Amino acid sequence: MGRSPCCEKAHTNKGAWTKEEDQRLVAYIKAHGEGCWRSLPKAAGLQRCGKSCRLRWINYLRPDLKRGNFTEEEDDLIINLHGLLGNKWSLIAGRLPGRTDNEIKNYWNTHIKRKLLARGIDPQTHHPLSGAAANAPSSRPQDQRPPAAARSSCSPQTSGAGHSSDEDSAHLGGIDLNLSLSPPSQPSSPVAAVAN
DNA sequence: AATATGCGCAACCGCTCCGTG
DNA sequence: ACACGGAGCGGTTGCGCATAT
Repeated sequence: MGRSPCCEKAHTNKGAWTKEEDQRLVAYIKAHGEGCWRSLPKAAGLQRCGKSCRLRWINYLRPDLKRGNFTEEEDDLIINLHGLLGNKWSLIAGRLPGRTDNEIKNYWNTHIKRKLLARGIDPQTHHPLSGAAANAPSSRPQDQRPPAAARSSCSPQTSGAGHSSDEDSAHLGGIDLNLSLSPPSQPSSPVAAVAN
């Protein structure tokens, strides 16, 4: 739509972040908090796009991140939530404290997809694979998009709370998922809530 | 020991949504 | 009511590391 770029690409670094850049970003956010990402790079003295700073902070530098392997509980929770919400990684991440949408997305694509396929379950529909297609991964994942509800319902307060429909407190086989959202950083421990 | 292949993670890109003037 | 700008999200890609040959 002819929108102006989010940043001056000619003057921004790309690729892997250096330690110094990380330190600058962390120091700035500690001092000023998460504010306007667009102006943050300049204010923090970083040659980076605001989007890039936000991503780096959320996915890597945030102090409350839980790094390391996913537990079986988390596995199951992700599978259940994906069955309910589709590829709404941010919503799923909201139920897993310390995990980021990017991390979950990667984990899904590299581990869980395979796991489900091995069990004969279609990772997109969560239905048993049938007949000839049983061993064939779906060729076009995008073709099987989550229900439209998932897409639109996340909009009112996508990154906050705001599912007023059945998603709000969905039940999966007796599991109360209570899908009202809280910031990923909040240690509300939904895993335990769900797993129990 | 060297090379090829596969896997996983981090980051980028483009699109959509929401708020504001 | 409309247009614009900012923020967030999901999909995709690239790079580095580990393992197999």
